[in-house]
Amino acid sequence: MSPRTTEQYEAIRKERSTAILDAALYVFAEQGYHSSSVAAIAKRAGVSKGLLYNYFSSKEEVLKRLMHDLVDYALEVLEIEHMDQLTDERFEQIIAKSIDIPLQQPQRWKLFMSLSMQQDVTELMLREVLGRFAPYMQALSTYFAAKGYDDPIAMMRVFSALLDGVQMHCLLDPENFPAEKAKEFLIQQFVKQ
Amino acid sequence: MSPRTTEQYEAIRKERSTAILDAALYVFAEQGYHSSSVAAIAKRAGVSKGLLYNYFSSKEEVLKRLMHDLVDYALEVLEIEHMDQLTDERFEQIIAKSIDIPLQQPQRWKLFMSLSMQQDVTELMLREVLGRFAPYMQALSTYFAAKGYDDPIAMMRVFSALLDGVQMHCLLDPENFPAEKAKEFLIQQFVKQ
Amino acid sequence: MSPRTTEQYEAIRKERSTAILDAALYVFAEQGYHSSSVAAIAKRAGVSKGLLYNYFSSKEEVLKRLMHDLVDYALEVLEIEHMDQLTDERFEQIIAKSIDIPLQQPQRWKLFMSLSMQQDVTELMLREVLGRFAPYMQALSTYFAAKGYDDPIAMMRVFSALLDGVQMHCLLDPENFPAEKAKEFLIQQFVKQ
Amino acid sequence: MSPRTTEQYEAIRKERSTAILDAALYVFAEQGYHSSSVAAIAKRAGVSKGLLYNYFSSKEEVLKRLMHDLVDYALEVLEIEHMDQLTDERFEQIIAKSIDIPLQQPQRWKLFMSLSMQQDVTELMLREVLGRFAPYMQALSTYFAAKGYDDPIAMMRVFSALLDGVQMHCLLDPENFPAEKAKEFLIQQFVKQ
DNA sequence: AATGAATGAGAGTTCATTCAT
DNA sequence: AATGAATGAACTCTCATTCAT
Repeated sequence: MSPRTTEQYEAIRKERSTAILDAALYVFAEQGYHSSSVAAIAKRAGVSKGLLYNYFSSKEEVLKRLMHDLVDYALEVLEIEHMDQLTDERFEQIIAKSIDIPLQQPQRWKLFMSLSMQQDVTELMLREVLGRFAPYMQALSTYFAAKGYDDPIAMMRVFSALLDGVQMHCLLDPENFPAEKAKEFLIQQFVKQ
Repeated sequence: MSPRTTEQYEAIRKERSTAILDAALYVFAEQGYHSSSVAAIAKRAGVSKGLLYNYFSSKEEVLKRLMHDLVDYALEVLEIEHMDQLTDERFEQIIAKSIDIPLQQPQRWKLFMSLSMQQDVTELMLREVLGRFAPYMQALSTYFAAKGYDDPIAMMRVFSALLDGVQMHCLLDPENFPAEKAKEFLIQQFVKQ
Repeated sequence: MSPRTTEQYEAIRKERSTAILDAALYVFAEQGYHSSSVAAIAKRAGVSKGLLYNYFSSKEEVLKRLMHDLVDYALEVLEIEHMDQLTDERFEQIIAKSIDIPLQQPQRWKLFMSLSMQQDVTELMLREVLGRFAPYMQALSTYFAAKGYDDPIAMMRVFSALLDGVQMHCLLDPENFPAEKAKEFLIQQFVKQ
Repeated sequence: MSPRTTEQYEAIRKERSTAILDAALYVFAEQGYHSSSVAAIAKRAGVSKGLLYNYFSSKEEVLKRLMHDLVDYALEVLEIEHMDQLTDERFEQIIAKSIDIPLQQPQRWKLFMSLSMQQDVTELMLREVLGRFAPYMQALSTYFAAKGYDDPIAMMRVFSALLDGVQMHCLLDPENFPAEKAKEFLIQQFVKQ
C-alpha cells in the first residue's frame, strides 16, 4: 500500500528527530531555553520550522524530550539497578562517573544544570527527574548508614551537594578545573574516611 | 508649588531607583530574566514603563545593576579587604557566612545562580564578577598554601566548587537541606584537618 | 496480483470520493469551514492528505462539491420538474418537505445555512445555487398569482423568507422547536387562506 | 503628575477603541470571523497590530465586545423594560422595529446572523445572548396567551422563526426584499387575526 | 492509487523600546 | 520627573499544498 515502506518512514523520522534534538541541545545550551527561537533550532537542524512541529508538539516538548533522554542516559550509566548494596568500590565508581560523564557531554549537562536553576522551567521537570533519581538517593543513604554515620540522610544530601558543586565547576571551566583532585578528595573523605 | 531643591530631586531618584531594582529582583527571581517583562517590573515598582527607561537604559542594564549591587554586598560582608593573612577563625567565618548570607536573601542569590548558568547572560557579567572576586580567590590560595597543601590553587578551586554546591542546594531547598551539617563538614575537612 | 479492471478502479474512486465528502461534511459542520483542517478531513475519511488532493484540487473544491450535491438532492426531492402548475396539494407537500428534509440531514443543512451567511463563501456558491432554484421561485410566483395575490413576486419572497426562518430554527434547536405547528401555520396562511 | 490629563487619555482610548471595533465589524462582516486577520483589522483601523492588543486581549475579545454592544443596542431599542403587558400597538411596533433596525446597521446584523450559525462561535456567545433576550421571549409568550392561543410558547417560537427569516432575507438582499409587505403580513396574521 | 514528510506563508500574540505630551 | 499610547520586530505555532517515493 505504501509507496515507502514503514521501515523507510521510521528511518526518516528517527533521523530527523535526532537532528532536531541535537540542534535544540546546541541552541538551548548556547543561549538558554527562553532566548532560543524555534527558528534557530530548525535552521541548525536543517529543516523548516513547520517540520519541527511535525515531530514535536511544542518548543517545551523538545526540551522535555531532551531532559528525559539525558536522565535515561545518566541512570543507565550509573547502573542504578545494581545499587542494592553499595560496596566501597562501586561507590568510588559512582563518584568517578558522576564527574566524568558530564565532561563527555558538556553541552547536555550544562543545559541540564542551567535549566535546573530556572524557576519557571524547574517546575516542569523537577518532579519527574527527582522521582527517577529517588532510588539512587536511597542507595546512597543506605551506604552512609552502613558506614556508621549517625544521620545518613543528611550525609547523603551534603554529599550530593558537594558532588553537584564539583560537576558545576567542571562544566563551567573544563580546561582548568582540577577534576582529578576533586575526585580524590571526595573518595578520600567519603570512602576511605 | 515651590520648585524642588536638588536634594529633594536626588532623594526621589534614589527612592525610585531602589523601588525599580527591588521590583526587578522580585520579578526576575519569580519568572526568570527572559520571561520577565519590563511592564511587570514597572507595575510592581509602581511606576510607568517610561520612567523605568528614565533610570535605566534597558532591561539588561537593570539586571547588571542588580548583579553589581549583589557582588558589592557579598564582598562587603566577606570583609574582603581584611584577607591578607587568613586565620583559621576567619576562614571558619567565611564558610559560615558563605552559607548563611544567601539564605538571608534567597531571591537575590537564586537569581544570581540561575543567571550564572545561562550562557548568554554569563558572558555579560562573568568577567566583571570574577575580576572582583580575584582577591578573595587569592587569599584562599594563600591560606591553603600556609596549611601545607602541595597544590593550593587546585585546593582552592575544589573548595570553591564544594562551597558552591552547598550554596546551591541550600537555595533550592532551604527548608530541608542540612546546612549546619554541611558547614561542619567543610570546617572539619578544611580547617581542622 | 492481477491488474484491476477499469470497473474496479472506478468503484474505488467512487468509494473514496464519497468517504472524503462524508468526512468533510462532518468536520465542516462540527467546526465550521475555516476552522476545519484538511488533515482532519483526511483522517476521518481514513485516507492520506495526499490522496485527498488526488480527488479534489483544493479544500474549497471539496466544499463546492458538497454544496452542489446538496442542492441536487433538494431539487430532486422537491420534484422541481413537475412544478408547472402547482396544485394546493403539491404546495402543501412542498412546505412539509421543506421542513422535514433538513431535519433528516441536519448536518448538511446546518453547514449550508451557516455558509450562506458567510460573505466570502457566499459569493462562491450563491450565483450557482440561486440559478438552479430559479424555476422553483418562478413556480411559487405563478402559484401565488393564481391565488389572486396582487403582488405575487413579493408574496413569493415573503413566503421564502418565512420558510427559511422556520428551517433555521428547526436546525438550531431540533428537539424543542414546534416544527409541526409551524407547518400548520404556513399551510393555513398560504394555502387555506 | 500626568503629562496628559486623565481626560485626555480617556478620550484617546475611547477614540481608538471605537476605531478598532468599527474596523473589526467591517472586516468580520466582509470575510467572516475566522477568515479575518488581526492584521487586516488593525490596518483598516489605522493602527498597528500591537496597539490592538493594548485595547483587546485577543481577537475573540474584539468579537465579544462587538456582539455585546449590539445586543445592548437591540434591547434598548426594543424597550425591553416596558414589556410587562404588551398592547397590540406595542406589538406592532416591535415587529416594525425588528425589521427596520437591522436595515439601519446591516453590517452589524449580518455579522450577528452569520456568527449565530457558526458552530464554534455559537457556543461562545449564545448563552449570554439568549439569557439577555429571555425577558423578551417571555413577554411575547404572555402576549400570545392573552390573545387566546392554546399553545402560546409554541406560537412565540414560530413567530420568532418567521421574524428571523424576514430579517435574514432583508439583510441578504436589502434592495429587493419587500420588507414592508413582510411587516404587513406579520401584523395581519399575529395582531389583527 | 497512495503515502506522509516537507514546506512556506501567514496566523495570533508579546514586548522592549520610543515619544508626544 | 513622569505618563502610557504607540510601534515593529520577533515570537510560537498552524495548515493548505506539494512531491519524492
